[in-house]
Amino acid sequence: MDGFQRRREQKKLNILEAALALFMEYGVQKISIGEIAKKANVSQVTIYNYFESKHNLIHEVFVYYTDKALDEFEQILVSNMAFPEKIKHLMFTKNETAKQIHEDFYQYLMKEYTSGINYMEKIYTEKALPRFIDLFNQGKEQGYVDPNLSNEAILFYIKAMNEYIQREEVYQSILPLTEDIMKILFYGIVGEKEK
Amino acid sequence: MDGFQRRREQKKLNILEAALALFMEYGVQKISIGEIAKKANVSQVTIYNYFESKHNLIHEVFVYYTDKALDEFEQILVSNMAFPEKIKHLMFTKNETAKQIHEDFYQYLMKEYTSGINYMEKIYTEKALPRFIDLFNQGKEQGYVDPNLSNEAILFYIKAMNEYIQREEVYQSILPLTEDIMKILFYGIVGEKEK
Amino acid sequence: MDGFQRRREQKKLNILEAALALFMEYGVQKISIGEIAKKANVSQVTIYNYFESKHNLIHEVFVYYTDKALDEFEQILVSNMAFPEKIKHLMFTKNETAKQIHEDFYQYLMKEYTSGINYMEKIYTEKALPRFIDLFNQGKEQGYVDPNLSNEAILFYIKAMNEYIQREEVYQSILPLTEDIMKILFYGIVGEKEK
Amino acid sequence: MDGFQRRREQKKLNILEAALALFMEYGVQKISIGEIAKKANVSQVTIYNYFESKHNLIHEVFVYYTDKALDEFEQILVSNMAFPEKIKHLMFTKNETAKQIHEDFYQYLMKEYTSGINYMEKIYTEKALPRFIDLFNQGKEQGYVDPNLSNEAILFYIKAMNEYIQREEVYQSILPLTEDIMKILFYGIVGEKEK
DNA sequence: AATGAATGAGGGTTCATTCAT
DNA sequence: GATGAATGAACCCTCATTCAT
Repeated sequence: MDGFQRRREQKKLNILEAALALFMEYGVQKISIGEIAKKANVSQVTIYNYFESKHNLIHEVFVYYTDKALDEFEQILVSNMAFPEKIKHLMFTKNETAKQIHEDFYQYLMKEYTSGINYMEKIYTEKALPRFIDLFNQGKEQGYVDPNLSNEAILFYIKAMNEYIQREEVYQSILPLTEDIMKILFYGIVGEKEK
Repeated sequence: MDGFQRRREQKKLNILEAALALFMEYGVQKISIGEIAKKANVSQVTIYNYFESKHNLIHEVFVYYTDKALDEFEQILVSNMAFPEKIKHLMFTKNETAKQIHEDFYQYLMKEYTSGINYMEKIYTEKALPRFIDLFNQGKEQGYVDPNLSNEAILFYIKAMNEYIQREEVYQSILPLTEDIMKILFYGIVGEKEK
Repeated sequence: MDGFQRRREQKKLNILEAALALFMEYGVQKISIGEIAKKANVSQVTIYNYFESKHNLIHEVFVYYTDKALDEFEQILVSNMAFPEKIKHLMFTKNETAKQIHEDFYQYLMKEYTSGINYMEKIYTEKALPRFIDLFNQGKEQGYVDPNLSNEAILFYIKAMNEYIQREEVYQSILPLTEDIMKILFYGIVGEKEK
Repeated sequence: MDGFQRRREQKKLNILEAALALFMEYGVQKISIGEIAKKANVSQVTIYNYFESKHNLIHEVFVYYTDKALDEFEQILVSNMAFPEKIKHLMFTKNETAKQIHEDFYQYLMKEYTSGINYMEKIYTEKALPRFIDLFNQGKEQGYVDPNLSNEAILFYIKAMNEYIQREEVYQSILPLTEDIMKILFYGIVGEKEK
C-alpha cells in the first residue's frame, strides 16, 4: 500500500470511527450523514465517495465493529486464565466495543437488510463458535463441566448473560451479584449438594 | 361511561393497537403518524386530537404495552403449576406482547425521555418484583432453591434469559435446548453430584 | 327582542369580546378559531353557526370595535372642555379600545377584503368627519385656529399623532413632551412671535 | 471575496430581496418559505441552508431593510437643501424602502423576539438620532426653530407624520395638503401672527 | 479527489372548516 | 341549537442524495 492508498485508508477509518461513535450513542436512525461528516471533518460528499450510501456506510461500520469485537473476544480466550475465570470474563466483560450498539444496530440490520447479519453469523460460525467449543471441551476434560451437557446450552447461557449485561443500567446493578451468579452457573439454584 | 365515551375509548384503543403493531414490527422512528393513521383508518389529525404529539403517542403506547405484559406475567404466577414449571414458563414464554418491542422501544425511551422508563420501573418495582420474591421464597421453602442464594441473582438469570429469548432467531434455535438449560439453571454446569 | 333572542345576542357578544381581546393582544392571524372558542367557552362550531367563517368573524369584530371607538370619540367631543383641551385629548388619548389593534387589524382588512375598510370609512365620513369639521370651525371662530388653514390638514395632524401614540413604546416616551407638542401644534416650530 | 463568496452573497441578496418584497406586500405571517423560494428561484432548502429558519430569515430581512432605510435617510441629510426643504423631505418622503413594512414587521418583531427591535434601536440611537439633533440645532441657529423647543418633541412630530404617510391610502390623500401641513408645522394652527 | 451548493421527498404539526349526533 | 369528532390542506423543517466546480 503506497502513501496515497494509506492516506485514503486512514480517512476511511476516521469516518468509520466517527460514525460508530455516533451510532452507538444516538442510534443509527437519529444520526444524519451531515452529523457524521462534521464529526469526521469531511464533507458529506466525501462520505458518499467512500461509501456510496448511508445504507452501505452502516454496513461497513457494522463489519468494522464486528471485527473489533471479535478481537476482544479472542484476547480473553488466548489468555492463560483458568477455566472458571475465562467463563467469568466472557459473561461479565462489558465489551468496550459493544456498549449499547446491539439494540439499535441489531434492529436496523434485522429489518433493513440481512447482509450485515449474515456477515456476523459467518464470523461467528467460522471464528467464534469453534473457539467456544474448544473452551467447553477443555472445561469438560478438566471436570468443570458436566460432560452430558450440550455445548449449545452453555453457550446460550453465556450469550444471554453477556448481552443483558451490555445494558448500562443492568451492568451497574449486577456487579454486587457476580459471585452468586457464578455460583448459579456452576452449581445451579439448587446449590452444592455436598460441601 | 356513556356511549360517547365508550366509542371514544374504543377508537383510542384502535389507534393504540395499530401503533403498537407497527412500532413492534418496524420500530418507533421508522413509523410515521401517517402510517399509523392509515392502519387505524383515521385521519392523521384524529391521532393528534387524541394524543397531541407523536412523542405522547409513543408514551401511551408504551404504558398500554407495559400493562398488557404485566397481565401475562401475572397469569403465570397465579396458575397452579409447580415451582420448576413456573420458572420454566417465566424463562421461556415468549410474551405475545413482548416480541421485539424491547429493543427499539427501550432505546427510544432511554434516549428521548425518561418518563416511560419511570413508569415501567414503577410498575416493575411495585407489582412485579414482589411477586418474584414471593415465588423464590416459596422455592426455597420447598427445597428447590439454595436458601443462601440472593433473590436478585436468580431474578437476574431469569430476566436475562427471557429477554434474550424474545429475539426471534434466538427463540427458534433454543427450543431443542430447553431441557439442558433448565438443568443448568437448577444444577449448574457442574451437574448433579449424586444421582 | 324576547328572552331567547336576548340570550342569543349575549352569546354573540361574548364571542365578539373574546375575539377582540385576543386579536388585540396577539394579532388576527396568530389567533385560531379554537382559541377564541376556548376563551368564549363555546364550541368551535358555535362560532361558525354565528359567524359562518373566520373571515366573517373578523369583519364583525371590526365593526363592533369601530362602533366602540366612535363612542369614545364622541364622549370627548360632547364634553364641555375648552377647544385646546379637546384637541389635546383627541391627540393624546390612548383609546381604551384602540390599543394595538390598528396595525394588524388594519393590515388584515386592507389586504384581505375591503368591506371592513369601507365600513370604517362610511362611519368615519358620515359620523366622525362632520364632528371634526364642527370642532375646527368652532376653533376658528374662537380665534384658536387660522381661518385660512384647511380642516383636512389639521385633521391629518391629529390623526397622525393619535395613531402614532397608540403604539405602546411610543406612548411611554411621549408623555413628558406633551406640552411642547401642544405648543408646536398651536404655534409651530418657529414659536410664538410676540409674547 | 472570491468568486465563490461573491456568488453566494449575490444569492443571499436575491433571497433577501424576494422575501422583503413579499413581506412588504403581504405581511410576514402570510408568506410561506415556499413562496419566497419560488420568487427567488431557489429551492426551499436553499433558503434553509442560508438562513436556518424562517425566524432567522425574518430577522436578516429586517436588518437588511433597516440598513437600506438608513441610507435613504442619510441621503436627505447630506444633501444641500435648505432647512425647511430637508424637513419637508423627511416628513413627506415615502421611503422607497419603508412602504408598508412597518406595521406587520414591527408587530412581528415586537411580539416574537426583541433582537430585531434592539438592532433597530441601536442603529437609530447611534446613527439616526445624532443626525436629527444636528439638523435641529442648525435649524435653531438659522432662526427656523424656536430655541426653547425640545428636539424630542420636533422629532416626534416628524416621525409620526412620516410613519402615517407610509400608508398608501393616507399618502394619496395627503399630497394636496402638503403646503398647509408644512405651514402648521412651522407656524402652528394659530398661524403667522404678523405678515 | 474533495467540496459547497442545491434539491425532492417526506415527517410532524396546526388550522379552518364540515359531519354526525 | 350546540357540540365532540373528524378531516384536507398547508406549513416549517430535515435528510439522503446529486450537481457543479
